[in-house]
Amino acid sequence: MSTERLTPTSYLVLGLLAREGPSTPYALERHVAATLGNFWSFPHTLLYSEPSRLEALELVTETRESDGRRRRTFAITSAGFDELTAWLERPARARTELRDLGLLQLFFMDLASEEAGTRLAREQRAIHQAKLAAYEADARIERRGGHPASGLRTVEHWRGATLPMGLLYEGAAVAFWQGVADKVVRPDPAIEPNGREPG
Amino acid sequence: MSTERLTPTSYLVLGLLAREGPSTPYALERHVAATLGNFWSFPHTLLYSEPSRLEALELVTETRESDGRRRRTFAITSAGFDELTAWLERPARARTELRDLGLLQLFFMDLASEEAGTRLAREQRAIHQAKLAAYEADARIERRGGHPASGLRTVEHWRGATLPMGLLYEGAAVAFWQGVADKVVRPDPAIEPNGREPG
DNA sequence: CCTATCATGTAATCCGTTACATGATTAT
DNA sequence: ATAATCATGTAACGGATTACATGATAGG
Repeated sequence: MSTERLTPTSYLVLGLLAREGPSTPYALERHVAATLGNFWSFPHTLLYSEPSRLEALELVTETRESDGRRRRTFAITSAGFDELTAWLERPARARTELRDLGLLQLFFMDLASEEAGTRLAREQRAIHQAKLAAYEADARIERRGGHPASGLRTVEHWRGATLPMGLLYEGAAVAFWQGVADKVVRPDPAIEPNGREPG
Repeated sequence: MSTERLTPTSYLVLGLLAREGPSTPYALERHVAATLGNFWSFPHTLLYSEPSRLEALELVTETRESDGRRRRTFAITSAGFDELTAWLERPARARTELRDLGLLQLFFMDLASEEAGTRLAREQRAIHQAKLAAYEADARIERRGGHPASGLRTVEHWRGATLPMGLLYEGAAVAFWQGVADKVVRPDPAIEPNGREPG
């Protein structure tokens, strides 16, 4: 009778527990930070509270150390696995939520100064360029078979499933903000040699 | 003394009131649905509750009809305008939140059947193709000077500020899911020329 | 040793979502 | 007239964020 509404976070936890085996919230956090967390933030407290909810629904079990740290370890139940696979068999139809503070600001930039637009465009371009570079580094590492001391299989999944989308998105974002910068910054179409940046 | 934390929704409301003048929540809703709502959902109730919060902070004022419908109309105050422009002058540094149920499912697709992967890829490709087509239609309408009976200036801003990003994103998404489909679906490389979607 | 950082957790708050409901307007 | 849709609003619930706090480990 676990016909309660499950959230994306629920499925994230179920999926990780199913694939990686019994885990502590901290392990979940590390895994998420290296993969999906790149573009979908899951604050660490969520990885503590969500498993508790799932336990109430008997989709996961909890065991806890009795000594000092009292670590909690969660494991998926067969009911949880069923719920997860049922969800995976039913393809999502929801549209993408693309929440970007920069875009929101840009949408209202006609209300602000010209310099504000310039600053925004440059800042955003830099942010997305950095992210793109990080993704490309991930992709390179993966192509070499992965660094033994690091993510291993984790990164494989990341790459196979979602890293390419990250690359595509950040590439598009860089192009977009470059375009904005080009239009906002009228003078000097040649990139100024004395490019200085505010902190 | 309105040093309370404002949310993105707060700035959305402030910005619309600043640019469009005094508005009812319904007017805000319509405006949002035609523009930012394309990739950032703001449920209509938010456009009722958020202005109320802002009124408590004296960033907007409320006037209300006394007759049958008792419509509420909100207007930005000068304090509100100051808050808005101050925000716009401080460029956002937050990273993009790209929340996509489809990507989440894909991330765990190794736990499901092959057909599930196929279904997901096709479904997502169709969704993004449809959105891309809609954006392209918007862009065409804009290029012709806009339809007099429709969005007018609104659409101009949409196009100038954020429609290009929508086009870029959806283009990337279509390419991505096409790639997923190509890898997941082995047999029958011939695909129907026009991907359509069910109502 | 001391301090910084990592690791681990709880609790309160509040925004956003969902559910519900009814007054107007248009179409048939 | 009646149904359907548009327009407008309130209230409750709960997940997500923020704030807080302390136990371990490593570095100097």
